[in-house]
Amino acid sequence: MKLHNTPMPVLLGLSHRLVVKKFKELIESLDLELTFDQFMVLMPIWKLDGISQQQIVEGCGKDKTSVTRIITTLENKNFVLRIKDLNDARLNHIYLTKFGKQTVEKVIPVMRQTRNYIKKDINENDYNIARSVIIQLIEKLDPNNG
Amino acid sequence: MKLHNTPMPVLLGLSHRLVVKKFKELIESLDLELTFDQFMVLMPIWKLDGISQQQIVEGCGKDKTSVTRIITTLENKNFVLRIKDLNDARLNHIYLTKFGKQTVEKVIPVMRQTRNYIKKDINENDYNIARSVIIQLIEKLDPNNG
DNA sequence: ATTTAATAGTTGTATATTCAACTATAATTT
DNA sequence: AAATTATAGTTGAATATACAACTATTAAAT
Repeated sequence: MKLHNTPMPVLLGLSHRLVVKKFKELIESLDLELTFDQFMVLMPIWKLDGISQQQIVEGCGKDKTSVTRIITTLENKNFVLRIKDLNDARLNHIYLTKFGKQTVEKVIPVMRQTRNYIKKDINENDYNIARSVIIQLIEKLDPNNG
Repeated sequence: MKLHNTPMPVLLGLSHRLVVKKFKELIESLDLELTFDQFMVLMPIWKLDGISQQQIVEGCGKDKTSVTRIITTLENKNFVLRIKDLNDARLNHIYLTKFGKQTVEKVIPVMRQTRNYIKKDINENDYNIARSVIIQLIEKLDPNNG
Protein backbone atom coordinates (compact mmCIF):
# COMPACT_ATOMS: atom_id res chain seq x y z
CA MET A 1 0.00 0.00 0.00
CA LYS A 2 1.46 3.31 -1.08
CA LEU A 3 0.97 5.34 2.04
CA HIS A 4 2.36 8.65 0.82
CA ASN A 5 -0.60 9.20 -1.51
CA THR A 6 -3.16 7.95 0.96
CA PRO A 7 -5.80 10.44 2.09
CA MET A 8 -5.66 11.56 5.71
CA PRO A 9 -8.93 9.90 6.76
CA VAL A 10 -7.59 6.55 5.57
CA LEU A 11 -4.30 7.13 7.38
CA LEU A 12 -6.11 8.01 10.59
CA GLY A 13 -8.29 4.93 10.33
CA LEU A 14 -5.40 2.65 9.51
CA SER A 15 -3.13 3.95 12.24
CA HIS A 16 -5.89 3.77 14.80
CA ARG A 17 -6.66 0.20 13.84
CA LEU A 18 -3.01 -0.84 14.08
CA VAL A 19 -2.39 0.90 17.39
CA VAL A 20 -5.47 -0.77 18.82
CA LYS A 21 -4.29 -4.10 17.47
CA LYS A 22 -0.91 -3.70 19.14
CA PHE A 23 -2.44 -2.84 22.51
CA LYS A 24 -4.84 -5.70 22.09
CA GLU A 25 -2.07 -8.23 21.56
CA LEU A 26 -0.44 -7.07 24.76
CA ILE A 27 -3.64 -7.02 26.78
CA GLU A 28 -4.47 -10.47 25.53
CA SER A 29 -1.01 -11.74 26.39
CA LEU A 30 -1.92 -10.95 30.01
CA ASP A 31 -4.86 -13.35 29.74
CA LEU A 32 -7.43 -10.91 31.07
CA GLU A 33 -10.98 -11.05 29.78
CA LEU A 34 -10.77 -7.52 28.51
CA THR A 35 -10.89 -5.84 25.11
CA PHE A 36 -9.07 -2.65 24.25
CA ASP A 37 -12.29 -0.66 24.06
CA GLN A 38 -13.40 -1.94 27.42
CA PHE A 39 -10.06 -0.84 28.84
CA MET A 40 -10.50 2.62 27.30
CA VAL A 41 -13.72 2.94 29.26
CA LEU A 42 -12.18 1.59 32.45
CA MET A 43 -9.36 4.16 32.43
CA PRO A 44 -11.43 7.26 33.26
CA ILE A 45 -13.19 5.28 35.99
CA TRP A 46 -9.85 4.25 37.42
CA LYS A 47 -8.76 7.89 37.37
CA LEU A 48 -11.94 9.10 39.06
CA ASP A 49 -13.90 6.44 40.90
CA GLY A 50 -17.63 7.16 40.89
CA ILE A 51 -17.38 9.12 37.64
CA SER A 52 -20.58 9.67 35.63
CA GLN A 53 -21.14 8.13 32.22
CA GLN A 54 -21.12 11.56 30.62
CA GLN A 55 -17.69 12.22 32.10
CA ILE A 56 -16.52 8.86 30.78
CA VAL A 57 -17.70 9.89 27.32
CA GLU A 58 -15.50 12.98 27.59
CA GLY A 59 -12.61 10.96 28.96
CA CYS A 60 -12.43 8.16 26.45
CA GLY A 61 -13.56 9.80 23.22
CA LYS A 62 -16.36 7.37 22.58
CA ASP A 63 -20.00 7.93 21.80
CA LYS A 64 -22.42 7.84 24.74
CA THR A 65 -24.23 4.89 23.16
CA SER A 66 -21.01 2.92 23.04
CA VAL A 67 -20.20 3.88 26.62
CA THR A 68 -23.61 2.76 27.85
CA ARG A 69 -23.19 -0.62 26.23
CA ILE A 70 -19.57 -1.17 27.19
CA ILE A 71 -20.40 -0.34 30.81
CA THR A 72 -23.15 -2.92 30.72
CA THR A 73 -20.60 -5.43 29.47
CA LEU A 74 -18.15 -4.38 32.19
CA GLU A 75 -20.89 -4.73 34.77
CA ASN A 76 -21.68 -8.25 33.61
CA LYS A 77 -18.01 -9.10 33.83
CA ASN A 78 -17.93 -7.76 37.37
CA PHE A 79 -15.39 -5.03 36.65
CA VAL A 80 -17.65 -2.11 37.64
CA LEU A 81 -20.78 -1.14 39.55
CA ARG A 82 -23.42 1.27 38.22
CA ILE A 83 -25.16 3.24 40.97
CA LYS A 84 -27.81 5.94 40.61
CA ASP A 85 -27.14 9.36 42.11
CA LEU A 86 -29.39 10.09 45.11
CA ASN A 87 -29.81 13.80 44.38
CA ASP A 88 -29.95 13.76 40.60
CA ALA A 89 -31.76 10.70 39.39
CA ARG A 90 -30.51 11.17 35.84
CA LEU A 91 -26.94 10.46 36.85
CA ASN A 92 -25.17 7.16 37.21
CA HIS A 93 -21.98 6.78 39.19
CA ILE A 94 -19.62 4.11 37.99
CA TYR A 95 -17.33 2.43 40.49
CA LEU A 96 -14.54 -0.05 39.96
CA THR A 97 -14.85 -3.34 41.82
CA LYS A 98 -11.75 -4.66 43.54
CA PHE A 99 -11.40 -7.11 40.66
CA GLY A 100 -11.78 -4.29 38.15
CA LYS A 101 -9.14 -2.23 39.91
CA GLN A 102 -6.70 -5.14 39.96
CA THR A 103 -7.28 -5.74 36.28
CA VAL A 104 -6.73 -2.12 35.24
CA GLU A 105 -3.56 -1.96 37.28
CA LYS A 106 -2.19 -5.02 35.53
CA VAL A 107 -2.74 -3.39 32.15
CA ILE A 108 -1.42 0.09 32.86
CA PRO A 109 2.32 -0.69 32.83
CA VAL A 110 1.88 -2.59 29.59
CA MET A 111 0.08 0.39 28.06
CA ARG A 112 2.94 2.63 29.09
CA GLN A 113 5.47 0.29 27.52
CA THR A 114 3.49 0.20 24.33
CA ARG A 115 3.28 3.95 24.15
CA ASN A 116 7.02 4.17 24.55
CA TYR A 117 7.52 1.53 21.88
CA ILE A 118 5.32 3.48 19.48
CA LYS A 119 7.10 6.78 20.11
CA LYS A 120 10.58 5.33 19.95
CA ASP A 121 12.38 5.97 16.64
CA ILE A 122 10.07 8.88 15.87
CA ASN A 123 11.54 12.34 16.17
CA GLU A 124 10.11 13.79 19.36
CA ASN A 125 9.48 17.20 17.92
CA ASP A 126 7.69 15.73 14.91
CA TYR A 127 5.66 13.51 17.21
CA ASN A 128 4.50 16.54 19.16
CA ILE A 129 3.65 18.41 15.98
CA ALA A 130 1.62 15.41 14.84
CA ARG A 131 -0.25 15.41 18.14
CA SER A 132 -1.01 19.09 17.86
CA VAL A 133 -2.22 18.75 14.25
CA ILE A 134 -4.53 15.92 15.23
CA ILE A 135 -5.82 18.00 18.13
CA GLN A 136 -6.46 20.88 15.74
CA LEU A 137 -8.41 18.53 13.49
CA ILE A 138 -10.50 17.37 16.40
CA GLU A 139 -11.19 20.88 17.63
CA LYS A 140 -12.17 21.95 14.17
CA LEU A 141 -14.54 19.05 13.59
CA ASP A 142 -16.06 18.62 17.01
CA PRO A 143 -18.55 21.27 18.10
CA ASN A 144 -17.88 20.32 21.71
CA ASN A 145 -14.16 20.82 21.42
CA GLY A 146 -14.12 23.71 18.98
CA MET B 1 -12.20 16.99 27.15
CA LYS B 2 -8.60 18.02 27.77
CA LEU B 3 -7.01 16.92 24.56
CA HIS B 4 -3.41 17.87 25.33
CA ASN B 5 -3.10 15.10 27.89
CA THR B 6 -4.95 12.55 25.83
CA PRO B 7 -3.00 9.46 24.75
CA MET B 8 -2.23 9.12 21.06
CA PRO B 9 -4.47 6.07 20.50
CA VAL B 10 -7.45 8.01 21.81
CA LEU B 11 -6.58 11.00 19.64
CA LEU B 12 -6.30 8.81 16.56
CA GLY B 13 -9.63 7.17 17.28
CA LEU B 14 -11.37 10.44 18.02
CA SER B 15 -10.00 12.25 14.97
CA HIS B 16 -10.85 9.35 12.72
CA ARG B 17 -14.38 9.24 14.03
CA LEU B 18 -14.88 12.98 13.53
CA VAL B 19 -13.39 13.03 10.04
CA VAL B 20 -15.63 10.14 9.07
CA LYS B 21 -18.59 11.96 10.56
CA LYS B 22 -17.85 15.08 8.52
CA PHE B 23 -17.57 13.13 5.27
CA LYS B 24 -20.71 11.28 6.17
CA GLU B 25 -22.72 14.46 6.62
CA LEU B 26 -21.66 15.57 3.17
CA ILE B 27 -22.28 12.24 1.50
CA GLU B 28 -25.67 12.08 3.10
CA SER B 29 -26.50 15.61 2.02
CA LEU B 30 -26.22 14.25 -1.55
CA ASP B 31 -28.99 11.78 -0.78
CA LEU B 32 -27.11 8.75 -2.03
CA GLU B 33 -27.65 5.41 -0.39
CA LEU B 34 -24.01 5.15 0.57
CA THR B 35 -22.07 5.08 3.79
CA PHE B 36 -18.58 6.44 4.20
CA ASP B 37 -17.08 2.98 4.56
CA GLN B 38 -18.81 1.79 1.45
CA PHE B 39 -17.37 4.77 -0.38
CA MET B 40 -13.90 3.93 0.90
CA VAL B 41 -14.23 0.53 -0.73
CA LEU B 42 -15.64 1.98 -3.95
CA MET B 43 -12.69 4.35 -4.41
CA PRO B 44 -10.02 1.76 -5.28
CA ILE B 45 -12.49 0.09 -7.64
CA TRP B 46 -13.14 3.40 -9.33
CA LYS B 47 -9.41 3.92 -9.69
CA LEU B 48 -8.85 0.44 -11.13
CA ASP B 49 -11.92 -1.24 -12.54
CA GLY B 50 -11.77 -5.02 -12.20
CA ILE B 51 -9.50 -4.80 -9.16
CA SER B 52 -9.23 -7.84 -6.88
CA GLN B 53 -10.51 -7.84 -3.31
CA GLN B 54 -6.98 -8.22 -2.01
CA GLN B 55 -5.96 -5.08 -3.89
CA ILE B 56 -8.96 -3.28 -2.43
CA VAL B 57 -7.79 -4.29 1.02
CA GLU B 58 -4.45 -2.64 0.27
CA GLY B 59 -6.14 0.41 -1.20
CA CYS B 60 -8.64 1.23 1.48
CA GLY B 61 -6.87 0.15 4.68
CA LYS B 62 -9.62 -2.17 5.79
CA ASP B 63 -9.50 -5.78 6.88
CA LYS B 64 -10.26 -8.42 4.23
CA THR B 65 -13.28 -9.58 6.22
CA SER B 66 -14.73 -6.09 6.17
CA VAL B 67 -14.01 -5.74 2.48
CA THR B 68 -15.74 -9.03 1.70
CA ARG B 69 -18.85 -7.93 3.52
CA ILE B 70 -18.95 -4.38 2.25
CA ILE B 71 -18.59 -5.65 -1.31
CA THR B 72 -21.54 -7.95 -0.72
CA THR B 73 -23.52 -4.93 0.44
CA LEU B 74 -22.37 -2.92 -2.59
CA GLU B 75 -23.37 -5.81 -4.84
CA ASN B 76 -26.84 -5.92 -3.32
CA LYS B 77 -27.16 -2.19 -3.84
CA ASN B 78 -26.17 -2.66 -7.47
CA PHE B 79 -23.03 -0.52 -7.23
CA VAL B 80 -20.58 -3.29 -8.22
CA LEU B 81 -20.27 -6.71 -9.86
CA ARG B 82 -18.17 -9.55 -8.46
CA ILE B 83 -16.75 -11.82 -11.16
CA LYS B 84 -14.45 -14.82 -10.74
CA ASP B 85 -11.14 -14.84 -12.58
CA LEU B 86 -11.07 -17.45 -15.35
CA ASN B 87 -7.42 -18.38 -14.93
CA ASP B 88 -7.09 -18.15 -11.16
CA ALA B 89 -10.28 -19.33 -9.52
CA ARG B 90 -9.25 -17.86 -6.18
CA LEU B 91 -9.52 -14.34 -7.48
CA ASN B 92 -12.55 -12.10 -7.77
CA HIS B 93 -12.62 -9.10 -10.04
CA ILE B 94 -14.80 -6.24 -8.87
CA TYR B 95 -16.33 -3.95 -11.46
CA LEU B 96 -18.33 -0.76 -11.01
CA THR B 97 -21.78 -0.72 -12.57
CA LYS B 98 -22.79 2.39 -14.49
CA PHE B 99 -24.87 3.38 -11.48
CA GLY B 100 -21.91 2.78 -9.16
CA LYS B 101 -19.66 4.90 -11.34
CA GLN B 102 -22.17 7.76 -11.42
CA THR B 103 -22.49 7.62 -7.65
CA VAL B 104 -18.74 7.69 -6.98
CA GLU B 105 -18.32 10.58 -9.34
CA LYS B 106 -20.95 12.57 -7.50
CA VAL B 107 -19.11 12.07 -4.22
CA ILE B 108 -15.54 12.76 -5.35
CA PRO B 109 -15.75 16.56 -5.63
CA VAL B 110 -17.38 16.70 -2.22
CA MET B 111 -14.57 14.62 -0.77
CA ARG B 112 -12.04 16.99 -2.24
CA GLN B 113 -13.83 19.99 -0.76
CA THR B 114 -13.92 18.33 2.61
CA ARG B 115 -10.23 17.55 2.51
CA ASN B 116 -9.49 21.15 1.73
CA TYR B 117 -11.75 22.28 4.55
CA ILE B 118 -9.94 20.02 6.98
CA LYS B 119 -6.49 21.19 5.90
CA LYS B 120 -7.37 24.86 5.82
CA ASP B 121 -6.17 26.81 8.88
CA ILE B 122 -3.57 24.14 9.63
CA ASN B 123 0.04 25.02 8.89
CA GLU B 124 0.92 23.11 5.74
CA ASN B 125 4.34 22.08 6.92
CA ASP B 126 2.93 20.80 10.23
CA TYR B 127 0.22 18.97 8.35
CA ASN B 128 2.82 17.18 6.26
CA ILE B 129 4.86 16.33 9.33
CA ALA B 130 1.73 14.89 10.93
CA ARG B 131 1.11 12.77 7.86
CA SER B 132 4.66 11.47 7.90
CA VAL B 133 4.51 10.64 11.61
CA ILE B 134 1.27 8.73 11.11
CA ILE B 135 2.83 6.88 8.20
CA GLN B 136 5.82 5.99 10.38
CA LEU B 137 3.43 4.66 13.02
CA ILE B 138 1.68 2.51 10.43
CA GLU B 139 4.91 1.18 8.98
CA LYS B 140 6.16 0.34 12.43
CA LEU B 141 3.02 -1.48 13.49
CA ASP B 142 2.01 -3.19 10.29
CA PRO B 143 4.14 -6.15 9.27
CA ASN B 144 2.92 -5.70 5.69
CA ASN B 145 4.00 -2.08 5.55
CA GLY B 146 7.07 -2.26 7.70
C1' DA C 1 -46.40 27.93 38.77
C1' DT C 2 -46.44 26.10 34.37
C1' DT C 3 -44.39 25.46 30.17
C1' DT C 4 -40.14 24.79 27.73
C1' DA C 5 -35.60 23.43 27.14
C1' DA C 6 -31.57 20.91 28.50
C1' DT C 7 -29.20 16.85 30.40
C1' DA C 8 -28.23 11.79 31.36
C1' DG C 9 -28.90 7.67 30.00
C1' DT C 10 -31.21 3.63 27.27
C1' DT C 11 -32.93 0.97 23.31
C1' DG C 12 -33.70 -0.51 18.31
C1' DT C 13 -31.76 -1.00 14.01
C1' DA C 14 -28.24 -1.04 10.67
C1' DT C 15 -23.56 -1.20 9.79
C1' DA C 16 -18.73 -2.20 10.54
C1' DT C 17 -14.87 -4.59 12.78
C1' DT C 18 -12.09 -8.41 14.61
C1' DC C 19 -10.63 -13.10 15.37
C1' DA C 20 -10.50 -17.71 14.26
C1' DA C 21 -11.73 -21.32 11.53
C1' DC C 22 -12.87 -22.64 7.11
C1' DT C 23 -13.00 -23.79 1.64
C1' DA C 24 -10.89 -23.67 -2.56
C1' DT C 25 -7.21 -23.08 -5.54
C1' DA C 26 -2.43 -22.26 -6.99
C1' DA C 27 2.52 -22.38 -6.28
C1' DT C 28 6.51 -24.50 -4.18
C1' DT C 29 9.18 -28.14 -2.26
C1' DT C 30 11.08 -32.53 -1.90
C1' DA D 1 3.98 -36.69 -8.94
C1' DA D 2 2.70 -36.05 -4.11
C1' DA D 3 2.89 -33.39 -0.12
C1' DT D 4 3.37 -28.88 1.76
C1' DT D 5 2.71 -24.15 1.93
C1' DA D 6 0.76 -19.81 0.44
C1' DT D 7 -2.98 -17.01 -1.32
C1' DA D 8 -7.91 -15.32 -2.00
C1' DG D 9 -11.93 -15.17 -0.27
C1' DT D 10 -15.99 -16.55 2.99
C1' DT D 11 -18.50 -17.47 7.31
C1' DG D 12 -19.78 -17.45 12.40
C1' DA D 13 -19.64 -15.25 16.64
C1' DA D 14 -18.60 -11.48 19.60
C1' DT D 15 -17.91 -6.74 19.92
C1' DA D 16 -18.21 -1.90 18.72
C1' DT D 17 -20.19 2.10 16.36
C1' DA D 18 -23.68 5.50 14.62
C1' DC D 19 -28.11 7.51 14.32
C1' DA D 20 -32.57 8.40 15.78
C1' DA D 21 -36.07 8.03 18.84
C1' DC D 22 -37.12 7.41 23.38
C1' DT D 23 -37.77 7.92 28.93
C1' DA D 24 -36.87 10.26 32.93
C1' DT D 25 -35.39 14.00 35.43
C1' DT D 26 -33.73 18.63 36.33
C1' DA D 27 -33.03 23.52 35.15
C1' DA D 28 -34.49 27.70 32.91
C1' DA D 29 -37.85 30.83 30.98
C1' DT D 30 -42.04 33.26 30.68
